[in-house]
Amino acid sequence: MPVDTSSSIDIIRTVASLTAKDLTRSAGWFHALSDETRLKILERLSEGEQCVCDLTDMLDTAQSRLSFHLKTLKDAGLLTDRREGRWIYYALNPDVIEEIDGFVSSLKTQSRRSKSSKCCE
Amino acid sequence: MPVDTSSSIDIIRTVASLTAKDLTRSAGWFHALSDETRLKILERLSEGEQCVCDLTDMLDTAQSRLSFHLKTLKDAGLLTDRREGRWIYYALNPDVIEEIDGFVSSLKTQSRRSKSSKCCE
DNA sequence: TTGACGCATCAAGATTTCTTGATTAACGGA
DNA sequence: TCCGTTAATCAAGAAATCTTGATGCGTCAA
Repeated sequence: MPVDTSSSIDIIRTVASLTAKDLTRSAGWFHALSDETRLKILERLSEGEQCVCDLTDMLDTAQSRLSFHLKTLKDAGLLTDRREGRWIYYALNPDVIEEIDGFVSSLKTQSRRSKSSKCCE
Repeated sequence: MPVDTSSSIDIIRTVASLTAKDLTRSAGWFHALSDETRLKILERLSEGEQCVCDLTDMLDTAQSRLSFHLKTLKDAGLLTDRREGRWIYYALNPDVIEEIDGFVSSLKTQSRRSKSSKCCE
């Protein structure tokens, strides 16, 4: 029963086999995660979907600034959004977060395994 | 036998309990990971410790540029280095990579769990 | 239809990060 | 000690990112 059982998570099997496209996408994830305000947003959203208005209150930040960071996270694939009436709700995108986790885990596994051979000889 | 069994990995239990210091450190990790050249370096190092000279060859990059990125990774805690004669060897720091993995996993777990309550009502 | 609200987008300036080439420091061999 | 090698550091300019305030657009209620 030869079916394609691959999922997006399997695309990156090990950090040692990254394509140029993988690299760009991965760097994009980490760039999105590299800002304290954005980490605070994720922290909030890890408790569940939130509308922008509540995030504005919680993070005590200018509206355009929050919007900028939400866009950054969304463009990197980490968030999804939906409109409901005049509110827009943002939520974590579990699939991409799982991919990121796969990437880091792969690094971890390999770094634990490798007990290097000498170079420069 | 009341010993302190905590390790650096346990400091961040969930993304929902990040201190200001955690935030800064975590953002630093991700900033270090947010550059394609640096991901390539990690890719190489995941195969084991390497000296700078070999990385220069493999990545085909200016020496000062490589040195800059190695410093960035090292300052974020992702790499360790040691001198041996006139060569300097860099290697992944498994402990910090494990911490990063813990961070992302925590995010993952929570995003899977949360099926949000409504807000803005 | 008008006005208020919620949020995205834009433009401009400030700040940070990156690249490049030159210099410097540490080390080992002749 | 002198020289070549290896790699860090510095200074300056280029590029990317972030912040702020203003403006625009969609939605809802009156």
